[in-house]
Amino acid sequence: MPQTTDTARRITRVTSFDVAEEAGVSQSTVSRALAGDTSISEPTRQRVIAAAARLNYQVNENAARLRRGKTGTLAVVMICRAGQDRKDLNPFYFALLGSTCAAASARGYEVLVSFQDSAENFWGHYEERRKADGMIVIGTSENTPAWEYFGQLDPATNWVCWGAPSDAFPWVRSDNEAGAALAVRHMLVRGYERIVCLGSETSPQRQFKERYDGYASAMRDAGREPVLQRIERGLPREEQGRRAAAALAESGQPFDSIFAVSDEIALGALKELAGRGYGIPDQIGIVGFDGVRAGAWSTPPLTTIESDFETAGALLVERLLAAMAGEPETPRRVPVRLVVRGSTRP
Amino acid sequence: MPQTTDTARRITRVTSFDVAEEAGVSQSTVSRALAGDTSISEPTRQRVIAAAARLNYQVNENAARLRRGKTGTLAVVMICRAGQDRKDLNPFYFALLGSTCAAASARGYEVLVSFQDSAENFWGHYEERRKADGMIVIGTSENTPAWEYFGQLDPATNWVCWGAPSDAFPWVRSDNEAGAALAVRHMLVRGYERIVCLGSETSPQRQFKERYDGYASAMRDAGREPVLQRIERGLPREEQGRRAAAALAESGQPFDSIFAVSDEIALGALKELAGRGYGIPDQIGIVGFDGVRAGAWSTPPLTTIESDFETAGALLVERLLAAMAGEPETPRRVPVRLVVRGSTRP
DNA sequence: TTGTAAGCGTTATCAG
DNA sequence: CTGATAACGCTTACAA
Repeated sequence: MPQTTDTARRITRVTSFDVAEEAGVSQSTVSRALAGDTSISEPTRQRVIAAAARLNYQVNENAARLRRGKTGTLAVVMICRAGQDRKDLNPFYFALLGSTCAAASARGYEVLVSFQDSAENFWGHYEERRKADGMIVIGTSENTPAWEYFGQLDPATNWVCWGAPSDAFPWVRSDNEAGAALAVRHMLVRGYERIVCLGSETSPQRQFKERYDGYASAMRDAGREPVLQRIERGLPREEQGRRAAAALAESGQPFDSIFAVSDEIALGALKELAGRGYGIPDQIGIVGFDGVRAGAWSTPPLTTIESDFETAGALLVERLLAAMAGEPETPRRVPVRLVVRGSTRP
Repeated sequence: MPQTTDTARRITRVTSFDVAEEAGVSQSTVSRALAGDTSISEPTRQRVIAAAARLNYQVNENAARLRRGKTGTLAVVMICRAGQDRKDLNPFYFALLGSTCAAASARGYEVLVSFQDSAENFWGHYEERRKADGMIVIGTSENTPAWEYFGQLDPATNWVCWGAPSDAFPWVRSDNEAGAALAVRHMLVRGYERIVCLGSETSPQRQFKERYDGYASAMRDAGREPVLQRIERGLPREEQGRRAAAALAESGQPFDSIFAVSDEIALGALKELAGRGYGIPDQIGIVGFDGVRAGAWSTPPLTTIESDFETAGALLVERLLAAMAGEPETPRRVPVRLVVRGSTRP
């Protein structure tokens, strides 16, 4: 019996027609009963449900979707750095993916996930292909080609994104200004007097400007003048941090603490300053921004500002569904919190 | 013009019929030309492709799938601990999810992801609903109800899993024995003489037994007698590690190093022994297994055995596709590597 | 090489 | 409240 094996491995194919026969009703009644249509009498519904259970019937979603014209699915595109080891992906993105899936599922949607990193695999025609009703793009602003690609999609596309480099995108984003203010106040409370910001107000990265702005106004609120030590463009973040810290140390500018607009910059600065013999956190305090994984490994581990990824996922989904429904606005700012570790003194 | 806004936000609906008209051919020719059917003449194909491009045509996948009877999709179910914060999920699982998506996409499949944690949301009828052609379940063996649920699905279901507690599941797994041997040899090389295993040979966790077995035979190969310090059942892993270490210290059994069958157990032991004044790694060396995130945070950071998650994702997909094709066997063991950190001496 | 026509299994619109 | 009967948009025999 050679065929038997193959047959055994096939999932049975039961249609609504079979259920109709089993329950002694019409096919459309089956559809309505199972969909919870209120016009079906309770006895009939029960009969149908029982028949469906007996036959182990499950709706063929493809047929249903074809007919309905909706997929009940959201696409999530994870943008990676080209050629980057997946393991090095910021764990925040993974957590965000998880909470996005959870939020989608809470709203009755499935999630189709794809990882994209370069021109060969950029793809966002989920709606046109009727694979999904909308799209969420999660990625680092660094991957410029990716954002160019997604920026040029049909303007009618329903989508939201995390990590977009510019305001022209339908973004959801951390509350960067509040986070920066949190960092500044923390440093002030811990007794640091001269806080310098390592960053840029002209970076294409929207976030960086927002973080600097938050820093600057928190400083002014505290009656202090903001000081910006600019990072050089076109270098790896950690290197930017190193160099900016070196430049700061050599400038003669008095400082006793650093607020860096990203964790990687903070980590670079931390290494540079520790290498120059500064005691951290006693002599110099450092606070980063992002809650990147490596921050926990450093010596001392990095105090940082972290976004609430649970809320982030929920906001992404809410905003996308609102866009799909043609509703104009929902919140796009995700709350942040301070994670105190070892790079600021107790 | 109130309606206009809504219309503008709708993705255009172009069918193969429209393309056929535009190109002056029949609908089936369009389908064949776009699918790369060799029976279509090159000029015709070009005409069709041009017409499709002009109209911005994209295949409606639902219709295609309904007709074909296949979905071109794999489902990935991530099993979480019920009520556990997603952030605390072992980052290995996220990395595994990523590499699984990549491997699936390399084989031309989409990936439908869902996070499930308790009876209310366990669900595995992807094939019956024609939502996916097969399923990959990734999860911690701890979530017993989840494995019970998935174990009771239709035996014809095409699926593979990572983290299954028993051999009865279609598993793919780390090369636990090789990993344990790696750990033992590392400790021997670093000059530890009396290596005790913290674990169990009777745990429902298949992995634990395999790791113990690997430890035991590596010890015998080195002419040493294996010593097992059993963990107590039904406690949190870290607590198991603590207690086992305490019991070991008080037993009078001579030891200078510990191989724990999981990182969390190792971490518990590390804390317990450090608390009792043992110097780590000088007096006592400790090696864990899993590459768990917290291991990098501990003082000293934990030396451990890590699985190659890139290969893991690829193997999961390979094995699933083979099962779907009715082919019997593909490799199910994922290679491991030693990550030397600070809990073993240099 | 291309066209015709028959479904795939639903949901939704009409009647009754 | 329920039953016929059209679509939904594609792929694939079967003809030509």
